[in-house]
Amino acid sequence: MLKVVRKDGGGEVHAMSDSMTNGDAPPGAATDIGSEEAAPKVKRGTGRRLHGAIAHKLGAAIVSGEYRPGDTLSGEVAFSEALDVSRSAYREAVQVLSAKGLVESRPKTGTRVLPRHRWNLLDPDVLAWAFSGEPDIQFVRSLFELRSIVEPAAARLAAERRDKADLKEMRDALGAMRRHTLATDAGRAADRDFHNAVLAATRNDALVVLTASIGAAVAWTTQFKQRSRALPRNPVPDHVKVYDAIAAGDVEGAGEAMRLLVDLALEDTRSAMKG
Amino acid sequence: MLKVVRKDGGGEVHAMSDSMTNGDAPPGAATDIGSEEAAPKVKRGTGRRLHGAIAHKLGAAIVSGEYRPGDTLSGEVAFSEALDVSRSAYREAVQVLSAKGLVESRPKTGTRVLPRHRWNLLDPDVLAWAFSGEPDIQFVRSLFELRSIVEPAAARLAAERRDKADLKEMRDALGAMRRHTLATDAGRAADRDFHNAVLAATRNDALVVLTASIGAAVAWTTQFKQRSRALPRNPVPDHVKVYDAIAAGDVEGAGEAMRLLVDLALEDTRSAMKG
DNA sequence: CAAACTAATATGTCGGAGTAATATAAAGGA
DNA sequence: TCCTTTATATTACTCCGACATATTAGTTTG
Repeated sequence: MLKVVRKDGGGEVHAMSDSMTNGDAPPGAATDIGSEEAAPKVKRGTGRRLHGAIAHKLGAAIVSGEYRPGDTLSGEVAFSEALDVSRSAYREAVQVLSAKGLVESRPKTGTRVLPRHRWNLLDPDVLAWAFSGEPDIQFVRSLFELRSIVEPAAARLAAERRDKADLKEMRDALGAMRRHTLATDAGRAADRDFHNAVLAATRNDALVVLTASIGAAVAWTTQFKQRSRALPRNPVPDHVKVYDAIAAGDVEGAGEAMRLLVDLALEDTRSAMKG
Repeated sequence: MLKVVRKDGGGEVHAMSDSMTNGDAPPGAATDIGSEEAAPKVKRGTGRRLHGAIAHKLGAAIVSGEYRPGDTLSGEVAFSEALDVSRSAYREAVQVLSAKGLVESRPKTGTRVLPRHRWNLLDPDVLAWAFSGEPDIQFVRSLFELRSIVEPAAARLAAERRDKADLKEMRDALGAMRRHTLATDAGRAADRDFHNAVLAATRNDALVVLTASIGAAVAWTTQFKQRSRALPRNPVPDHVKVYDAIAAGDVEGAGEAMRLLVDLALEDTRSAMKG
């Protein structure tokens, strides 16, 4: 982890290893003789690239509030040396964060964390970073609220525009949900497939992308929910009601059924988070 | 632009020079007889960085369909040389595109354009790129449809949760809209301010971010609309109705008034696009 | 006191060298 | 014949060191 030091006004985030708490020691200084540096090596999974790992690390630190808006990261050279990576890799990571609106880099000024309203909170990666730690309850509430707005409307559109192929997709997903439960990966995948099928039936790309992002985030909370206790309620009947209404072309019924489904999911997650 | 050559199966995009449409060719190198590389120098505005300009160029080419999903860009060295920039700048640009889900880079395979459903269509930059050329009518329709779903719901929430400060913001924006018209930049800014004030009153960050993206895109279409002809209708009264309902705490009325507002805007844009 | 100029500093850009990963082709075994 | 394993070539990935550029802060000058 990286120590945070804030100056008056615009703070500055100094990148240094936790072990060296003295504030002025240059990271590369030969203070320790053996290669004893507890170098905060940025490890990456097999598939992930180095700059991706750095972006994940920094992004998670930013969305979790460890680096606060207005803070400026210490210079490229210092930070990259502290992370024990090349300047190129660090820069590419910063470009990613900049692309997602988390930071802004300018000459002389340095790289500073942007205010929260500039963040692309609906970006899948940003959501993943937000949920990699302890997600902000208020933000989770916002997400569910948005979902409760969008998904019923999507169900209404789907009831208008679905064709036979769409209905088959939903039936297949429903069958998979019945076979596996929500406690398994396959079951959760089937749940996502069902919702994706509904979205696809709306013929609205913007809706598809948006709900894909939200759905991914909600999946995290669902998994979180499962961690705490077994799900007491069988979710399949509620899904079937949605399917029936969409298949029948019942616009109002589809919207209402989906609204019920989302509300119940919210209720489950809310109670699980309190416990 | 860069010429596109597709092989059988997975196509490949070769980066090669052609006559740039923007007249920024250096006078000295204008007529290069021998080496006829009319180097497609990527020029950037004052504030924009080089890799940002490259990202804009490539991103616009991708979302406009010039590079199609499945195509693989020619290698880093070839492409960066064709663009007459360093590999670092090119790579950082690709990282940006990768962060937005437009491309994916893997060793041996190269960087290839991802299928459309992987794109972050709600990313502000991606939207800007999409609207920098001729926007897809179908996608614009999707965007308006999403807006017609989200904004009325936002108005309902705002009617529940607004406080005096929110109402003051809306009144100020309304006043600015009255003073300037929608034909001026200031007027359009006031329009955005009003909608942003409504969004802020919902106390929902996800809603704010989402509608900020959509609003920016819609602003482009509004400008496009203005280009074709003068707006025949005065938009202020409709906005006032929304404000009155929100101020009165009339949830249903606010949603209905906003729905009317969005529908009218859609109607205007639709007729303007046909003409 | 204000405007213009100078200097310091951090990001931006560059080109090259070497490493790691992976798809394709080749070789081997069932 | 088909599948598995190995080898190889191509490509992105990472690192490095240098220079260019932009922006701020301080200094000088009117």
